[in-house]
Amino acid sequence: MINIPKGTKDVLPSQSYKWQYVENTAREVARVFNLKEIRTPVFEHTELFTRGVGDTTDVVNKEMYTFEDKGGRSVTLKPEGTAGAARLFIENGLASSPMPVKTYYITPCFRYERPQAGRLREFHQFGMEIFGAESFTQDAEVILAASSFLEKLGVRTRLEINSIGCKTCRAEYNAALRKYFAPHLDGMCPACRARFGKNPLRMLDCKEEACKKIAAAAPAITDYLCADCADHFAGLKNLLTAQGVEYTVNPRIVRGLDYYTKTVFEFVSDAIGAQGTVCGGGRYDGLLEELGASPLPAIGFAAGIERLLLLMENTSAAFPEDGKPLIYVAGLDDACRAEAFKTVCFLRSKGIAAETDHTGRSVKAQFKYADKLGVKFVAVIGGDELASGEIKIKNMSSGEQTAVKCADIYAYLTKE
RNA sequence: GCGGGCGUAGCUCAAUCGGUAGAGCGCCAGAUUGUGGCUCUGGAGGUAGCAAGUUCGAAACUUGUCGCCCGCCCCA
Repeated sequence: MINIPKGTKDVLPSQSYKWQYVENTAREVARVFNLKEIRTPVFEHTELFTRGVGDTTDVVNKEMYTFEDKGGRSVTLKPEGTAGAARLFIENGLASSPMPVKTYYITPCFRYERPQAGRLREFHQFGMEIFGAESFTQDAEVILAASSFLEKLGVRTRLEINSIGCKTCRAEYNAALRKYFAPHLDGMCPACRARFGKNPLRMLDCKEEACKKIAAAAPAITDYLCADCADHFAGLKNLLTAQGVEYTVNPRIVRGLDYYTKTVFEFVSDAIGAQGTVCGGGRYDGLLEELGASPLPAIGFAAGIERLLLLMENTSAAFPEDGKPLIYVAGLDDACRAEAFKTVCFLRSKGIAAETDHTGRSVKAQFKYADKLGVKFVAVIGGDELASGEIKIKNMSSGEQTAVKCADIYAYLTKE
């Protein structure tokens, strides 16, 4: 027996409708917010991620599925969606389209990590990326879209936002952080000592107790934002408030991907274990330039579909019912089953979900099976029906039986 | 990469002191000959994760190994 690879999950026939519901909801939100779908390859040149996501990040350093293909090229299974979206935007010259360019995707992603609750090696994201708008109103729109998506799914989360500044104010802030942390370095973990040189921002996010204590008194980015970034953040907060979106400012959220600038945000839940971030995103005004294109502001988010599903199940969120066939056509013997098959083919050609027997079961067993399928009607074809050209159709909830002429079955089924 | 927990039927789980494997659910069939849900009866289904060791005897005890789960790190 060969079993499923570590950190991956099957979606079973009894569960797929839940995925479809989440995906359909995502597409509906995208439609209302005027986003167009994009699809990028599952693998890209490794360099896209080392440059795009950032080679100081854990995602790039230890979590990528990287391999050499037969032509000796280094390729990587996408660990996230933004870099590929940016590559698509640049490579296809979308910079010459009317701005902003608003896109979304639903895609598998891959990270080589130890699996735990809400964390898989293959997972799925619904994400949106919007290129070419620098206004805080665009930030607000993206957060509103995420919020609306979560609300439609009936899940409760808290929204945490922060601003991590632009190139200029971040440089100043990093200097301030280094100045603050320098005398404390001896008491901090090795990871933080490494972060000190590369990206001191992330020292704020360390979970080690000792580091946490030291970081607690560190200067806050919000005190170092340049006038432009401060206005941007203030404008965003005002807009969110005006739209009735509750949020808290959490100066600790810095996010682990290097491309973020200015606004960052997370929708977090406590109901799904330690990995509580259901949706996260932010602005990445420097990414396109980093990838070699002309500078262009952009912002986006990604929501983890498995985490959402987990959250929905843990909080008994409502799913719509799974689809069921409308009618089961039972046949008494082989001749009748042949007639039942014909009838079902006809109904299906008319767009009616119909089912019939393929196992040679008794009529009784066919009824049992039909009941388990949850059909509304069962039609029985026996010798009498073959002779008379009328079929008895039973309503499974009321138990009533009606004789219907073969030619009128479709009309009967669609009359309500 | 590190820490903790757990591996018995498709699923959820039992079995006194080590004595050679069970229930519920699910599946299939039947309860007088063409009709579901409830009930009853029967059936199929297990190399006890795997491998060593201790023992007259191991699902149980020991060791190793593999797998899964949860947590750390990080993130969706």
